[in-house]
Amino acid sequence: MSAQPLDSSEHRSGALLDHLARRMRLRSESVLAPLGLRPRHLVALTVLRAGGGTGQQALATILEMDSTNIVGLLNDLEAKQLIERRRSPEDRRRHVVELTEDGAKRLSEAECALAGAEDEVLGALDPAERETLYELLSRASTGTAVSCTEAICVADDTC
Amino acid sequence: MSAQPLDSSEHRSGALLDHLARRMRLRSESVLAPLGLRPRHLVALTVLRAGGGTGQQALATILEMDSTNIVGLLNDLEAKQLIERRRSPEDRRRHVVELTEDGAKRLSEAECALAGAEDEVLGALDPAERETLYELLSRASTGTAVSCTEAICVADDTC
DNA sequence: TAAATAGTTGGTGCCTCACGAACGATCCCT
DNA sequence: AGGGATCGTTCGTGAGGCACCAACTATTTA
Repeated sequence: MSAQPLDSSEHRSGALLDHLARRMRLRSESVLAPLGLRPRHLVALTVLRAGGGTGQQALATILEMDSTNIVGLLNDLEAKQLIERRRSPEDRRRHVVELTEDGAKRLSEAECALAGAEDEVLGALDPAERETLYELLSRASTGTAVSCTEAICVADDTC
Repeated sequence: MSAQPLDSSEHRSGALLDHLARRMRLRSESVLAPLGLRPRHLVALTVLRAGGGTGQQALATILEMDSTNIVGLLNDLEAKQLIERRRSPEDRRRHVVELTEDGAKRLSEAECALAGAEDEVLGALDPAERETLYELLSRASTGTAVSCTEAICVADDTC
């Protein structure tokens, strides 16, 4: 076990994160439906935009999803031509996944469409605070994804 | 409609929220299992601590869950004596739900136990940033009014 | 008295997702 | 060249979350 510091403020964000994510997701579903997307598609696209050019295995690690379910997810996105699977020239077993132009555009559209949903859920925060929140979430999301262990970056990825 | 400037920076937190919540939840499940809790129990307890004394209908609205599913959730928590259902004296149809002492204690324990999980997920943020994140999430979650000034703030000796 | 409301119970069905098994293609090592 | 490991793919299975419907009790309100 780790040492127990007498931290007076036991402020765990987990439950709040869960709560807000749920509220956001419920609204996102209806907003994204006309765009042919689901919340989890948006998560994948966002991750891909942040650190594109990853193999599907790495993507499974980042999203912490089973790799077999990644396939279906990417099939959806590829069918809509929002992502591309290209075989890696270095290792032809690998599929390098990247956003297409359409994908980036659709992601942007989705983000615009989600403005209303975010207004509802994050209504208590002013724009500056929302930007701070975004920045923190973004750093937390990409930081852990890129820097965690050395095992992920087997090859010379964009790490 | 809205006067949102269409900058190149359409910073929507929804997907990031979803992503991080998932990663946190995956870790929370195994951590909370020994305590007999599940992530969604923790969400309910957290909400109850923030604004206790609500009816179940109100709780369903806050958590945005179907009220029939709220019943089962509260049954779990009441069976463990972490919450109490009392009939409201004003309207005897209503069940006023509140944390018990055991509930507050268990919640604190859970939050302590989640330190490791949070370290993994929010590893890219330093303590000050995590506190900022918590504060933003907390404000967003409880709406605008954080009348926490008079709240009990039990978390001092339990850790 | 009649209608509306809060909670409870039971049941149904859909969707997500983790997990296992099998397969082709490819790399890597000896 | 051969054998084992790895990446991606497909299929199936099962557990669990959750929305929804229907019926019922207790209580408030018009």
